[in-house]
Amino acid sequence: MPRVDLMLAKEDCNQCPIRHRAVCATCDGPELDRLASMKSYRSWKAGETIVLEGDALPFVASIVTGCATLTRSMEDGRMQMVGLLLPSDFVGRPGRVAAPYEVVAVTDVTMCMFDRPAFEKMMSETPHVAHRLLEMSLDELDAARDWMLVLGRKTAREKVATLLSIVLRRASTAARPLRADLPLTREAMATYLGLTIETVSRQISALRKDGIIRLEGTRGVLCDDLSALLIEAGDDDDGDFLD
Amino acid sequence: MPRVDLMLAKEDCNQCPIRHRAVCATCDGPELDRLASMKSYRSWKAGETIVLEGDALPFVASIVTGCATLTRSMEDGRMQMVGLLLPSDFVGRPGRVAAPYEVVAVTDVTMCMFDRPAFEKMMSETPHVAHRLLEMSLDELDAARDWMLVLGRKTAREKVATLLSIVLRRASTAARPLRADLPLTREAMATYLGLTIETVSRQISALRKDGIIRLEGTRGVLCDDLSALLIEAGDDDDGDFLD
DNA sequence: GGTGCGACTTGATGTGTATCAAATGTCGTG
DNA sequence: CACGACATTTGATACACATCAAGTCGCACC
Repeated sequence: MPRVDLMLAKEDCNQCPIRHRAVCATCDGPELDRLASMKSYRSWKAGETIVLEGDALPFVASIVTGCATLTRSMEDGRMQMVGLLLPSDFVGRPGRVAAPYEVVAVTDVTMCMFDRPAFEKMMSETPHVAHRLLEMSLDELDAARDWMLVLGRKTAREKVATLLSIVLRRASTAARPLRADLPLTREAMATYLGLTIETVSRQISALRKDGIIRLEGTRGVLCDDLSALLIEAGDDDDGDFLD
Repeated sequence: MPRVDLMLAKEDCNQCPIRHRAVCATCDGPELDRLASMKSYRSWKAGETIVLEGDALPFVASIVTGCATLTRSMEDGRMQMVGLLLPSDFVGRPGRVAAPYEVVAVTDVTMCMFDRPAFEKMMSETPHVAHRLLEMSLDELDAARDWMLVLGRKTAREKVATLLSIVLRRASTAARPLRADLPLTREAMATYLGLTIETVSRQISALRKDGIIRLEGTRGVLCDDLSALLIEAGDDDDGDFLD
């Protein structure tokens, strides 16, 4: 679900008020100037609820810093995480008000908020912004569909390995072994993977015992051989980059 | 996943070459005329594969008639349906070539195909088309996220009841009892729900024995009390419409 | 009306994950 | 450093769904 390309795009674009290169990669400035007045920033602490499920979503916003989750839940308390919001991701939508999911800050989060009607007007007048938003939501759609395969068909071990491989890939530098700090608690991981906390914990322990990963404290993960992890994840190991 | 609002929008729009009101609801014609030459129609028989997973997707198209499925699969043969294409839905995307899923015709299918570069040019020049496509993909995204809750957290009985309620709602007229013909085989249902054929069959039988639904042959489903079915599905029964 | 084949149903059994219940680890705070 | 609260791990058991294996039904075709 989290995607490397968007993570890499979080630097500011100084040429337009949206301030995210992911959105305004082709922006040439003046046409958007009038938007500056409608933009405002707002922050939440880690753990705070940003939007309740079913509440109005009276804004359009993009994440500037931090990480938030989208979660849908059933009346009896069962919950399923349905998305991760990372810097440069958008939340809220033109023309719709009720949120079909709860938005919660995982880390401290800052968002850039736009007035809805003004945002819609801008979209209709600046095609490249609408076009970029379309691309971004199609990426999200593909990611959601990938995740449906994980939820519907993978075993617990494969699910956990998949999540770890995503985190490790995103955090990857040239350095070996790969190392990452899990941004999610075991509970959040379970909510994401359609499992229970206990099963997530057991599978992480099993992967450690089998020498696929190593742990550093409770959050740090190390991996010497990503392709071995990818095999556990049930993915092709003809990955995007060579070791 | 299938959505009523799009199903209702399959009539032709005679004012523009896209020919689907879902896409061109606000279209006023002349600006799009030049597109007529790039448009062509193509048909597939029920059961035929339209696009192989990983193959190039050298077109942008919208469904005119029929029903197709999007399926992702793993090397060992496990499969997960990740989307349904119904009339007025779009497939293919600007800027991307490889399909991350297999597209298969469930019934006979006719699509309206567009040349990719020309389609992209039109999008950048006619904001309302891009805007409508954005809305459609955000709807798809919400539907995909709903389905993640089904796949990750619902029991087999709830999954089957959810699918049946969707089909019955879509087919619903004023008439009672509600009646629908399942467009999918048990195998396709299993692929959609993240279950096996046998489990789907057992749950349908159980719902019948419990008086929630009745069957007509192997494909017809009747339901006297939709709210009872919705309870089995684990959904709120404060539905969108009153009985 | 019989025949054959695929779709579907039903049964018996096994396994993976949830559930319930401690024990252990970790980190902030006094 | 000790304490408490909470996150995590580990263990024992239960149960839902998968798997394997026969049936049965429905329908096209001869």
